Amino acid sequence: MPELPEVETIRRDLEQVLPGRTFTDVKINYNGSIKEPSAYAIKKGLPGRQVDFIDRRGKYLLFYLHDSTVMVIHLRMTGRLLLFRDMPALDKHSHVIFTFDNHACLIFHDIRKFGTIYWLPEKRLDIVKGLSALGPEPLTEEFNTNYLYRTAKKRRGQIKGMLLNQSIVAGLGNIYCDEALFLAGIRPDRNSDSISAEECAKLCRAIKEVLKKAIEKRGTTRSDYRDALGNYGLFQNHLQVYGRTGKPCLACGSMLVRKKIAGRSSHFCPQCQK
DNA sequence: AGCAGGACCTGATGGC
DNA sequence: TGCCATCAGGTCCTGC
Repeated sequence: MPELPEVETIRRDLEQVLPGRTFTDVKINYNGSIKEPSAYAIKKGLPGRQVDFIDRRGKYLLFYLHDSTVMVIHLRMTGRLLLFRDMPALDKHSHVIFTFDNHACLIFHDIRKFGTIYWLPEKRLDIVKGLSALGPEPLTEEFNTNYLYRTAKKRRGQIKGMLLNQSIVAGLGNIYCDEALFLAGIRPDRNSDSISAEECAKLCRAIKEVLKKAIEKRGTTRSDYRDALGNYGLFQNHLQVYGRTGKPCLACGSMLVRKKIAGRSSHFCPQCQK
């Protein structure tokens, strides 16, 4: 569920509150959320350590601690990180509860239990395979038309599959892929090597534009996503194609369609997207 | 190398 | 009301 804009929104919320705070307690109700080291090791080891700052890479959140260790959290489909001033009422999906020295609570809440938590020395972040394999951040200069074009030419699969591949560009998921491809006028099932340099320039601009606007709107809430204060995002009100199957295209009025592409349900305008 | 498909989980929704 | 199938924003593993 959370893609780059949602994870970035949560990061900014946490950054307001957690730097300088020290963990006092960790309660783990579902051990499966903890990947490395063990639930026991986190419970024993984290209390007493201080948060320096919170970073993001792709859809990963990185809590840099003062002792050069890092807690890494990936929310996958339904994960939430919720901040409270005091211990709140917990439900059955509240899998990990972190308490801080000012009594603030951070709850890792995850209905589908796909989310993952690691705590590692900064030097051992390579253990987190997805994280160390991430491609460039889409909102940096490193991600540009040239890079996109060169990469697209080298591959034979569909453009949508390429954009969802986190080792090619970090942080895009199903919603923002569909939105960016619509803005760029490219069908999601086009073979990536058929896309011209000019179209790549459009696509590169579209990706940056849609992500920036979605961050401004604090992400997209369709069902599960909440920011760290429990609030909805607002970008669902600005979606052009995602979840609008059968409705008129906002640009040309044709009926939008949905088709399974690269294993994911994909939304597009058969008229505007070539 | 790179792709498709299944697995990991729970809940919501729609048809009968 | 119950049962079943289908769908869901992500990633990892296996096998081709």
